[in-house]
Amino acid sequence: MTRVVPDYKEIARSNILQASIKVFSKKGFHGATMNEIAKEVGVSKGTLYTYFKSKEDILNEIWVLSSQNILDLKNTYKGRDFIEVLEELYAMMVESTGLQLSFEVILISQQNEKIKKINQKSYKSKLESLKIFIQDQQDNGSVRKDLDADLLAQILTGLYTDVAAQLLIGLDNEEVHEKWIKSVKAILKQ
Amino acid sequence: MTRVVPDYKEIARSNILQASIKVFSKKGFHGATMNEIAKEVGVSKGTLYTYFKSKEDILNEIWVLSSQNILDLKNTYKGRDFIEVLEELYAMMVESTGLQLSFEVILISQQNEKIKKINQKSYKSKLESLKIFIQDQQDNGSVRKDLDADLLAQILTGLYTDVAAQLLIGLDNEEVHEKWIKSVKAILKQ
Amino acid sequence: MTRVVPDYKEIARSNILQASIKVFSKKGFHGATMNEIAKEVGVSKGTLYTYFKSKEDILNEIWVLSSQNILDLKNTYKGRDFIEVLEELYAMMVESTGLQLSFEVILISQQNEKIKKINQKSYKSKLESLKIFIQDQQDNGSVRKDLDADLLAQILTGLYTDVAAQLLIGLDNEEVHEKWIKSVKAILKQ
Amino acid sequence: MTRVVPDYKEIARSNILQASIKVFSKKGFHGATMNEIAKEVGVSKGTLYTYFKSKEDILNEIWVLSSQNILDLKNTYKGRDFIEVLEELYAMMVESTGLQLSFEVILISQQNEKIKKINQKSYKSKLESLKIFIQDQQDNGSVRKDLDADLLAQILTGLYTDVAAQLLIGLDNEEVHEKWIKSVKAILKQ
DNA sequence: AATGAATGAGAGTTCATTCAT
DNA sequence: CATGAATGAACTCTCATTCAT
Repeated sequence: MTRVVPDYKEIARSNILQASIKVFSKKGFHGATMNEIAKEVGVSKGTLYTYFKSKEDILNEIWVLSSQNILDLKNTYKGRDFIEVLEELYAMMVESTGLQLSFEVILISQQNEKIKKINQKSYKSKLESLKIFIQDQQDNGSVRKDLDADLLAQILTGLYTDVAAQLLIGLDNEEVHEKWIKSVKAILKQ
Repeated sequence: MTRVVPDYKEIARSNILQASIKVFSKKGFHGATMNEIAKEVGVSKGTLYTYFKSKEDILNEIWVLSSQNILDLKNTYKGRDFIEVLEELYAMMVESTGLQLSFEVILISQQNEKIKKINQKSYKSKLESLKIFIQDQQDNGSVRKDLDADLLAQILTGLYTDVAAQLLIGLDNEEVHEKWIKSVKAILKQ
Repeated sequence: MTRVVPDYKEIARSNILQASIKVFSKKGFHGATMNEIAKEVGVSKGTLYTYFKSKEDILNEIWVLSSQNILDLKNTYKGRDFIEVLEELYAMMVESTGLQLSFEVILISQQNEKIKKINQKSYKSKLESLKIFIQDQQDNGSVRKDLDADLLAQILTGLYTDVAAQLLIGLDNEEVHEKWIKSVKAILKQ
Repeated sequence: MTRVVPDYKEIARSNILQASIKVFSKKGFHGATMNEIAKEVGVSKGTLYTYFKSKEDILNEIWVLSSQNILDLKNTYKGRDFIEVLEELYAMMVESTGLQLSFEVILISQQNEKIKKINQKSYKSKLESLKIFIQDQQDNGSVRKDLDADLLAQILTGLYTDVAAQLLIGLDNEEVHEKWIKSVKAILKQ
């Protein structure tokens, strides 16, 4: 890490966060060690504590940032085909190295009030974003108007959560996807 | 542990498993210690290792047994109102002290092939059981026949998984239930 | 440590306490490490935590025990020559490996309420014990009755504390003793 | 630190020492961190090492300086009432934020030869200063001439040391002072 | 078979000190 | 000369597992 760069500190923090995401994703939060993270960053263990006050602090920060990056579906996917967008979201989830972490954080929220609040806020934000997108699609005529946008968002979210669970327990990717797309279409068709 | 009882070995194993379920449910697998389990059984730490070769081994066994106890919905709830049965399953999940554990085990399955296999098998069994129950209900005329039982089972399972997630992150019980029942009815009504 | 001995656990605790006193006395509380203590006992680090929940817990126990061993001067030294007894107490202090520890504990009491309470209680007990002994000596005619026993005890205690300080900063033993005895005699003679 | 001032090097050193005294007094030597000292000086941690080669070096210097500032009681308090002066010294000690540090340094002297020498020198200087003051008071007739100035100084020093100890272990300020003044008067009256 | 004391590897964390900038 | 990011050794403490009894 050269210190010539302006905003060096922000970059260093970011490097640590990136490395931590990587290690957390591979080993889980509890399985990961500060040693591994340090090694991943290419830095000594002590340095981590220059930027974060604890392992949990790193996780908190990761989660805060991730909660701020919730997609504004309506604007991001404006005018796109609905199913196509859902497929894209599906792909993003599958590729996400953080699938495991996102489940672990649900557990951690039992003992970490900050994480809990973030999880709640994120869950609601995602739901809301999806709902607004659906309403937009309904206005465009891409989605039937007799379906309640709220409930549709909720049901689709359920499918996403369950897909994540299925993938994590190692069910066959293709099968999972196939059943998911069938379910989605069944819900929308009716 | 008295040795008068025949098969006391099996009983001892069973006692340990029951106690472990209790402790795992309360503290999670990682949060639980062998000390706590031993205390819960009323036995020494060393004894646990007479019956199980490791903490993970205990979890494996618990999970094997739980996978063998998947409800045969069709026969258990024969002739009952469909929504009523779904409500009952919902209640069982909410009351389940093992909500946390069931999520934790998904994570553990990443590094434990045995658990992974069990999870896969259980997931499929539950889905199948639900599907068969739905088909039965369709034969009874309680559920519309134009809905695909397979997909319906998949969608409902998704809702259950997501409800579990919502409860774990601490969303309001009543709200979660209300949105769930609305979603279920919306799916079935169509 | 053989486990055949009855009261084995008490002996083990005692061994750890003895070793800790030794190490604390040599290195001070902060300077001492659990590693050293373990090595001194001839046991692994983890074992220390079987018997005490923390390093501070060990110190607390040492201090509790030491506070319970305050000499009942009146009965212990009944009928003995006053100066001779004071000399003996002086000798005990000098030989005490805990001289350094007793000073360190004064500092630790700033952040350890339990130690603070013990220190206060011990200080008062010692003073009281000395006072009662003095009164006894006055009844025997070994000490002038016109001296207030309370104040005499206080003054002598001050001399002891200061002697400890002088010895700790490395002043010459003989000189310190000589000045101390002169002071004591001056106080009593008058 | 501006370099315009001539001798700014000496000023810088002095600033660091002042800040260190403040921090050491509040947290003790071991409790204080270089970070805190640096912050107190308003300078970076690294700068401390430009002026002092270690944390201990700072303490050494502080102690050297303090040993050079021992009150010349005879001239400072010339002609004042003896008890009044003793009271003033008492007040200075009580108000001294360095009460804790002065005890801690006694312990540090066990492993720091330089500090040890300073402590010895300081102890003797204070004693000598007190003795000379007493002799002066005896010449003025304020203190009885049949009391040996040397021993009186020693006894009074003992009382001061013990008062410090009593205050550090948290005994009640008023009580400590009351018993101290009674002891002093008892010694002088005779 | 049952015990629980002992183990020991390894965890997160702290901080005086160093040194590239 | 000043900086403060980086270091790394050392710390206390945890706990699944072992094994002498």
